[in-house]
Amino acid sequence: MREQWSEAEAIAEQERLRYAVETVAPEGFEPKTATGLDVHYTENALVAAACTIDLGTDELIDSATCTGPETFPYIPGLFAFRELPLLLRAIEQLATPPEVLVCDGQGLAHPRRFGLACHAGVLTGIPSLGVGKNALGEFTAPGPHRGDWSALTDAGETVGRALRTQPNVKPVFVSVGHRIDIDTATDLVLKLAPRYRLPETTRQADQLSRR
DNA sequence: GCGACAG
DNA sequence: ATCTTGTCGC
Repeated sequence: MREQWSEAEAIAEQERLRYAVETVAPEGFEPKTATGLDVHYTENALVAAACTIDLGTDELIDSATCTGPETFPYIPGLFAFRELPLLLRAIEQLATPPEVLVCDGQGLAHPRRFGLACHAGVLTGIPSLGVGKNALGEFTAPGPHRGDWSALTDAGETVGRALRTQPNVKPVFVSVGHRIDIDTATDLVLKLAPRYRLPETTRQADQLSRR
C-alpha cells in the first residue's frame, strides 16, 4: 500500500475500493484461528502488531510486529491510511497466512462504508471484521446481557451492531470488513470475548504492540 | 458557522 | 492514541 496520499486522494481511493467489499463468507468458512491487529503510538513511531489466536483454546500461536514512522495524520474516516501500511507489513511477517482479520476499528460502519477493516480485507483478500471501542454512527443501547445487540446505523442505513460482550459493560461496535457476514462476525467476536469486553485477539495485539 | 469525529 | 495505581464493586 502506498504511504503518501493527499486527503482528496485518500477519499477517492476509498470510493474506488468500496465496491470490492463482499458481505458473505467464503463457502464452508470455519476458521480455526483469528488474527488480531492493533497499533501502538509512541513519540516518534508507530508499532503495528498481528497476533494469531487458536479459536479453540485462545492460545497465541503466531505473532509479528512492524515499526515505522508516522506517514499520515489522524483524520476520522481516513484511519486506514495511517495504520494499514504498517499493519500489512506485520501480517506479511506471520509464519502462517491469517484466516480472518479482527481489526481495531470500523468496517462498513464508516461514512463511506469503507473503514479500516474493509480496506484490510480488500487489499489482502482475507475475510475481515471491525471491532471498535467507539462508534461513528448512532445506536440505541443493547440489552444488558452478554450477546445482546442493537443496530448501529448511519444516514438511515444499518452498518453494524452495538454488541454487549460482557454483562452491563459498554458494548463494542462490530461491522463487516470483507468476505464475512454480520452474524458470523458477531458470533466470532462473542467467542473471542468470553471474559473481557474486547476480543482476545485485540488484547493480545495491544499487549504485543506495547513492547 | 459550529460541534462532533474509529485510533 | 497518550499522560497513569490503587481501589471500589459486581
